Amino acid sequence: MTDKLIKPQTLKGFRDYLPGPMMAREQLMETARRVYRSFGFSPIDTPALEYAEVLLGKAGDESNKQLFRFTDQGDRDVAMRFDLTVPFARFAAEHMNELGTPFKRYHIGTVWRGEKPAKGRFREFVQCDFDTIGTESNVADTETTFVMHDLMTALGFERFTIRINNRLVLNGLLEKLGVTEKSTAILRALDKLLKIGRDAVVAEMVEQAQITAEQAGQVLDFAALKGSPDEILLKLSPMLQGSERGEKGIARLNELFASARTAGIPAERLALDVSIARGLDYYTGTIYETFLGDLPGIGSVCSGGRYDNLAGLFTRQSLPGVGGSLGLDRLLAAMEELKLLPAVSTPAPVLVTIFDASRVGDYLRIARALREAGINAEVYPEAKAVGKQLQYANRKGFQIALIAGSDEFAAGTWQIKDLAASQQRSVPEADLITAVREILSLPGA
RNA sequence: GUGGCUAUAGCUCAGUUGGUUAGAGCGCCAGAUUGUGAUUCUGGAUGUCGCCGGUUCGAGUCCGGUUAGCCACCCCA
Repeated sequence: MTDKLIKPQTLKGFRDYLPGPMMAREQLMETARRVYRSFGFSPIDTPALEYAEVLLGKAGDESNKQLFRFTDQGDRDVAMRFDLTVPFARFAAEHMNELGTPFKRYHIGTVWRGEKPAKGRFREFVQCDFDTIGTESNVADTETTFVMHDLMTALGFERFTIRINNRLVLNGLLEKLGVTEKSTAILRALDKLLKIGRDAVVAEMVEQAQITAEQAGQVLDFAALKGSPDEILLKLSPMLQGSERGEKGIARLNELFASARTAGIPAERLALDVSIARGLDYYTGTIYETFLGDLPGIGSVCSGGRYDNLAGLFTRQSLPGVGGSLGLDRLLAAMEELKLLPAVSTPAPVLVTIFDASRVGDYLRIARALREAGINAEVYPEAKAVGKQLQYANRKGFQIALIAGSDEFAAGTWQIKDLAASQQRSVPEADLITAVREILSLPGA
């Protein structure tokens, strides 16, 4: 009896999800699924655990990937996936003959990283990826923009900006400046422009990338261009003249924005921002970042880009592609901060109270009838005081409570109580489903 | 990984130069005509003061360690 209790606790960086947040999470995932499917992306899944060499790549550079890595019972060197992209590269190389190209897939899954946890950064979190591989067509880049846009509106956001750039444009400029081989360090510094300011970025470029202050200044002048996409592209054009890459980048951006306009994507939600570079080395073309109008500080909630060769580590076949990833947990954190999460912790809108213990079958029967009509319903399991049962309904966020005692059973009616409106009326059982639908504003009322 | 801050009731926090039975608000539980929540009134319980050790007659308070969280930096699929 006096055994020492085990302290209930989760590992650092790992979290529990209570019903309220979890229902919001599931809804986000469901929305993402729906939007991805509407564009023809197919679902796939891959194992959480892979051979370590698959995830590590050729370099075997474990240090900055922070893998959870161990030896399994069969003495294999294994690791948990730290993103969905590398497993997808392995997957694509392994199954390309069965899939054919172009191939569009979405993948919603948990990933693990042994990084130090911080705000919006955990050791276990969910990513919602979508990619189109096997085509270099700019149509795929444009549609990637549409996916991000439709995803955000489907999630209930009106005020957001998808910032778009193209690495070819940046690389074209670096090429003209003759500093191509230092691009990684330069872009990394450029990415911090908003955060640390122009002077600090120049300093970092000079120090880290070893270019002249003049060259750094030119990169920043370039990145500081403001205006509509058309205006910026017009100014960029002469600066990149003669650079094959740069001109191609401009052409692709031009086409992307023109198509978006034709297809009816609101112009105010798209921006050409030459300063975004993203930290990822493998992006080679279009780059996307999505910021919330009401909470830009939390960072990009939906990002992505084009890459030349997804699966170079696993196959000699070249697999170009473009895709993106919804940062589910970061978005959830943003919604929490913006108070967009409802305080509901039940997936059922209707609670059937038990008033007369001898009529349990009738309460269970009516709940079943509701479910058959597509309305989620829960039966309170005990014949406690009605006040207690209503208190439970109120606390969990039920919208409707059904009550019936001897009077109602004699008359063949139910008391239907609209908790939020604080209104109650008696309806014949035959009209109950309709009355419930009415309160819930469902069709068929 | 580096630096800083924090840890007291379910939650947000107070707690004097170290001193008796550790407090508030919210929430929770019970009751206020036994068929009605959220509002009102009354009453009640909150707890190994994160954990381990040290100093002291005496530690929520001081010191060391440890675990967890927050902030900044680093890094970034």
